[in-house]
Amino acid sequence: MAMAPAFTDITYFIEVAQTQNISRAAERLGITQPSLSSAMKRLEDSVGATLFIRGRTGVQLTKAGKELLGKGRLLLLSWEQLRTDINKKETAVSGQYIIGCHPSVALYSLSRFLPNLMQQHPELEIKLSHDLSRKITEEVISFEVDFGIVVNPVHHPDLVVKELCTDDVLFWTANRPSPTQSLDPQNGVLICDLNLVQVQKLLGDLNKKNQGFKRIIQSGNLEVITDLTASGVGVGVLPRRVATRINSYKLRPLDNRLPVFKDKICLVYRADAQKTKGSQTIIESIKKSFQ
Amino acid sequence: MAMAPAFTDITYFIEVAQTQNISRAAERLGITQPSLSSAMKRLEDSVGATLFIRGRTGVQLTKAGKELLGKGRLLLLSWEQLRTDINKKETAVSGQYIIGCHPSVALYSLSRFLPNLMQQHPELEIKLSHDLSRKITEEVISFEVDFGIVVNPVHHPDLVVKELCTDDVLFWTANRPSPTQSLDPQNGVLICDLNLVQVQKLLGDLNKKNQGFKRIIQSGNLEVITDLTASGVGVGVLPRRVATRINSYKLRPLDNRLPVFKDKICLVYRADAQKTKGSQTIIESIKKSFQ
DNA sequence: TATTTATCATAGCCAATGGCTATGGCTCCC
DNA sequence: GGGAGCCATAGCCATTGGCTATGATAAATA
Repeated sequence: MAMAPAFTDITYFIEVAQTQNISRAAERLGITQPSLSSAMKRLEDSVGATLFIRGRTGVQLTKAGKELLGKGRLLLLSWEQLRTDINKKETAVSGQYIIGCHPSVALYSLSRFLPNLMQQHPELEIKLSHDLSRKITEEVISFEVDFGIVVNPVHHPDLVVKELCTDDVLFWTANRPSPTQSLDPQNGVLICDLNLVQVQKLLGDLNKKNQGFKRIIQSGNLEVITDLTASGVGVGVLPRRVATRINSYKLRPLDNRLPVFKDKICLVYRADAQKTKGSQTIIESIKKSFQ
Repeated sequence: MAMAPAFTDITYFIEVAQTQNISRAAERLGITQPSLSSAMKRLEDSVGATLFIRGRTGVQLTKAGKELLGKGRLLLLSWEQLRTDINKKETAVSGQYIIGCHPSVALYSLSRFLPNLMQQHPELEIKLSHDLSRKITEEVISFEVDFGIVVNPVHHPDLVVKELCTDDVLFWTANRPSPTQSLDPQNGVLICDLNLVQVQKLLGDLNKKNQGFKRIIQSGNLEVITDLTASGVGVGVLPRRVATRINSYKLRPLDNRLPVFKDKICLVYRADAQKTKGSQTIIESIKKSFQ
């Protein structure tokens, strides 16, 4: 009644079914006739039906046996298939990988390597996940995301961090300020994403010097902030790579003496989780694109 | 590298994958944590890939692990399916059965039970095989045919023989003989199937008494013989049930003093091969139809 | 900082078992 | 009646899947 046979017993069975003779099947399988005999009894128990009719001239399959012969072959076949599939995944560059990064980082990083990567490895499937760098890093640590392209990642024992490039977060203004705009912190408008630690740090520095802005427009989208800044609404807090990405916006740094936050854009991933050929290919591709 | 894992290991794996924790999975499986730990290492060997990333907080599936989780579930499912399928075949009245019988026997026997049987058991599939009774009996013995409805079967140790009814093989002639027909053996025409042992016996008897027919029309088809006899070509050798099956033919026994061969129409099958519910149902159905 | 807690891995032991040899029982065929 | 072929049974042994106890390590806690 044991409901769990071994794969071996099924392969044994198939050989017996084909030769219709336990003794000869045993020879071909390289085991002895009594072993095979008991193995078949074992299998009959676990399947719950008589599989053979034992006769003087060998064995004949019952209907149950015929059923098992056909489907058992399929079963073994799908096991072999599964096994090779898995091993292929290990060595071939294929499968689905999730890359996480802040949307604004995405805008100046993904296009550097994704086109090439996707073209050179048609089996590769990439999924993107956009969020704050902090969140992305957490998701990498918790296996939810394979790779992160993140800013100033926290360190973590399991995390591999590769610095890709640097950036500065600073205050920007339109080249031609509108007449109504005041660059004076006391009266001017600041446009920024308060969720960014970089912004929090800069504003903290400013406040220490009593230079805090009174009015703040909050936006979670750096592209929106860039656009508003270019339109002359106020002073924007932006990474250089974001502020200067679109030339037609003509932004310029507000004041050299104002504080600047140094960003490190890094590739992060779990070393233990990314050992496949596909992972290595992706890592190399990203690193290369920033050299 | 052993390429043959046990089903148990896969069920273990699935539990571990679901709980993402070897210790808790071990509890649920009713084995100890070290056992499960080594079982998983075993499985990793046999599949040839790392399945988990072991961490302090439990285990996480690798991509290979995720693959195995999905397909492994299917694998176990198809095993269970196979198992229940086989057991259903044992107890339910379904599956394919082959019935063999001489075509002429078929004409007055099959219609007695087949319509009912097929209607009452929609899962039942019947295949017919027509040949000489002798051949059919051999095929039953060699497992090629499940049941035989045969005439005067030879005995065989493995064979179960159930007598269904009797019949006589004798000489027939048309009610109104044609002017040209001679009933005299010396000049008349005999129509028969020389392959039938019954016919051979009758002719042997006749020859002993010097009453042998000179001219013989041989046909392997008793319906043809019946038809020709009715048309007045000559004397036919036919079983009573065949000769009288179609009333409009108006055949009559030629002469009471001529020899008669007693036939036994029997159901034969291998007891060892026909233990399923379906077999029993078929046997009962056939026996009942002849009571 | 030291301790407790939670995790998986390792080591060593034991019983269950899959395999082997030898033998028995049963036909069929000389 | 004496092989010759089958499969089944019995008894033995090495392998192994499972158990207990312990180690190692990192995180949470005091």
